[in-house]
Amino acid sequence: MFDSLNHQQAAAVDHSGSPLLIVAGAGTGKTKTLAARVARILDDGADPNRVLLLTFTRRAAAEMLGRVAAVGSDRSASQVWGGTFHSTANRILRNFGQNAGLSPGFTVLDQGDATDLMGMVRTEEGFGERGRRFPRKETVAGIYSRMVSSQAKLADVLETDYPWCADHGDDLRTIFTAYTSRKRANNVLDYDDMLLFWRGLTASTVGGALRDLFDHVLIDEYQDTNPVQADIVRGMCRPDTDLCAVGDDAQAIYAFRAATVANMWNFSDHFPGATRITLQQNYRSTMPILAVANAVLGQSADHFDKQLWSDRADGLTPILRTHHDEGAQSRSVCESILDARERGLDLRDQAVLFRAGHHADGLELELTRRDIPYVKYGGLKYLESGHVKDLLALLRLLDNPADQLAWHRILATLEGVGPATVRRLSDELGIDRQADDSLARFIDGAGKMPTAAETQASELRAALGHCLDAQVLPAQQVDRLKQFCALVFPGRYDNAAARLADIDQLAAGAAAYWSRSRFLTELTLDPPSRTSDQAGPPHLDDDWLTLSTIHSAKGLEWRSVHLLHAADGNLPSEMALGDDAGLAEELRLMYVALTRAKDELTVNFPLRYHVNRYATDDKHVYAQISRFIEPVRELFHEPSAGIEPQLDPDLTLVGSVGVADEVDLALSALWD
DNA sequence: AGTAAAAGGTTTTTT
DNA sequence: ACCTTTTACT
Repeated sequence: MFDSLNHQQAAAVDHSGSPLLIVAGAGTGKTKTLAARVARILDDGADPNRVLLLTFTRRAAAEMLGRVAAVGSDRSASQVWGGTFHSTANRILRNFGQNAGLSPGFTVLDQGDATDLMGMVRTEEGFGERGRRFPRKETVAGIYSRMVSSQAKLADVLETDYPWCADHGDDLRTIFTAYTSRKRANNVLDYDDMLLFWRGLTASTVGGALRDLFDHVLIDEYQDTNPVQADIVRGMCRPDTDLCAVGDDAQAIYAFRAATVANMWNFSDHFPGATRITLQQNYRSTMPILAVANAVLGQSADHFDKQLWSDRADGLTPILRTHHDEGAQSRSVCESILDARERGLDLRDQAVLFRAGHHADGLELELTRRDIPYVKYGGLKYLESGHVKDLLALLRLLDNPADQLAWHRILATLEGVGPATVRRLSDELGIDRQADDSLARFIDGAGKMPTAAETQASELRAALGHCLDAQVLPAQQVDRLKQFCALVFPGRYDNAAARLADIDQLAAGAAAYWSRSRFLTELTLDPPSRTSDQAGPPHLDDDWLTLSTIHSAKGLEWRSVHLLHAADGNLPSEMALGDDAGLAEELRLMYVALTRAKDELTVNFPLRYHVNRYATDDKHVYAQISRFIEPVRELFHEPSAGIEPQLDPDLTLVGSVGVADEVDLALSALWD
């Protein structure tokens, strides 16, 4: 069925009779092997409904099952349970959640919702007394999630991961207690809850029933699972369940989400009698690229022993380019992208990778200036921007009038309505009591508005009333609600017009749906991973470049890869310099980036970078080349041009290039 | 009393 | 750029 499997791949596909751990290096055909294994299982006559395939993204599951379907003779692949831990948890909890005290209609809070709820609770509990700054809501939510998913004590999490918040331990405890009871009262679950409840169910009276759902369990990216997820896997397996986990400990990059490679290292303790198969032949990259990747990885001893090798002995030597500053880097990357296109590499064959979303800001400007189409993955998501959340809150309110978060957000958008008025209106409308007629009464005019809010409020009532009509399709609802947005955005945001244009994109997305509630569910479980800032997605038949964080590039490959900001402080990130575990993870991140390249690899290193992301000034710092690249420099080709500041006319526009900077540069060269 | 505007801070990565 | 806190204004 899958021809051209190598010896180890075939062994991994055929193995049965004991739990199996496949250690699969980058580019060794992991996806293909896993897909072939599913196909083999179905071929052996397994009931596809009794096969569970857990992947890191839903897209990965879909892609893998697509491959299975392409080989299989029937349509059974589409009946395999495939998805992320979270989407599977959702499915299971809808069916079995009553046994854990959940009503089947529970709502899922995505990251942003959970953060907002945390913020709401935070203000209600009255933190931020005079003179004392309190951690922002994102930080509070981060601490909470970190604590839950690593199953560590609050005090330990504060000490190791959030030392600057250590003073607020008691306050955080209070907030977390209130946050949890609020979630329970509103029948909502955050991402962490979904895993906790699933795990809880496996240990409950229905545990046996859950274990009987599946005969075959396959898990991809096992190195990026956390302790709770490992418990779930154990809790879902009977002694005779056919379990297969695939992972690469050298590519573990989610420790910040409490993922731990210990799940791989301890696999045979968790599952006695387990077999391990290692895939080492790389089918993706040329040998010169692998030589760099191997050498980088060799700087850390902390992984299963593994040296990738490839048949593709010949190839271009990877290039290491030093640039004067970020602007020079942007221009150079654009040029080498265009140059590669001249040589026959389409834009879609190329990608630009970076550690943090904002590292690409400068490049994005340059790409736009040169009319090079691109799509950016990672970084701030479309759904996370304020104005999109405004509109989604309107839709969610229509969908579930008891949604406290949505009510609060919407009421607060009105001019002249602040926290106090929101509180009063909540009371008048019975929102906090979960009254079921709140929305109807509001539309009919209930709720006394301050004079300043009257115009906007009546527009809001009209818009909501219009959308409540079941005849109005989701896309039309978005269009109608947009009129309300047009009224409030100018007072709320600086660039109202651009933000309104974004709403049109949402309407376009909604056009594919017949039901509003279905549209909303899909958005939370499978949000578009693309970042919003471009007006519209390029047409499918157009050629476009990919910009991606390294995290979002996991599992993908391109013929040509350009890595940005290979400077100490950026990759490795400044925040990880403190501890060994953090540094090791940054090294793996570098490894993941390098191994995305098939034919060509360019590593870029600007000599200066901005100190902080929100720079209102031009403060910058002189960088050292990444400590992961420095020791393996001789494996690169280093064009000598470009290090000296160029007399580029554009440079005069950049106010930061001054004599003092050049003197400092020359000085630092004396001791660096 | 309560809102808006102005000032001051800000740890990446994401299901 | 956004969020939190403080101050000024209605």
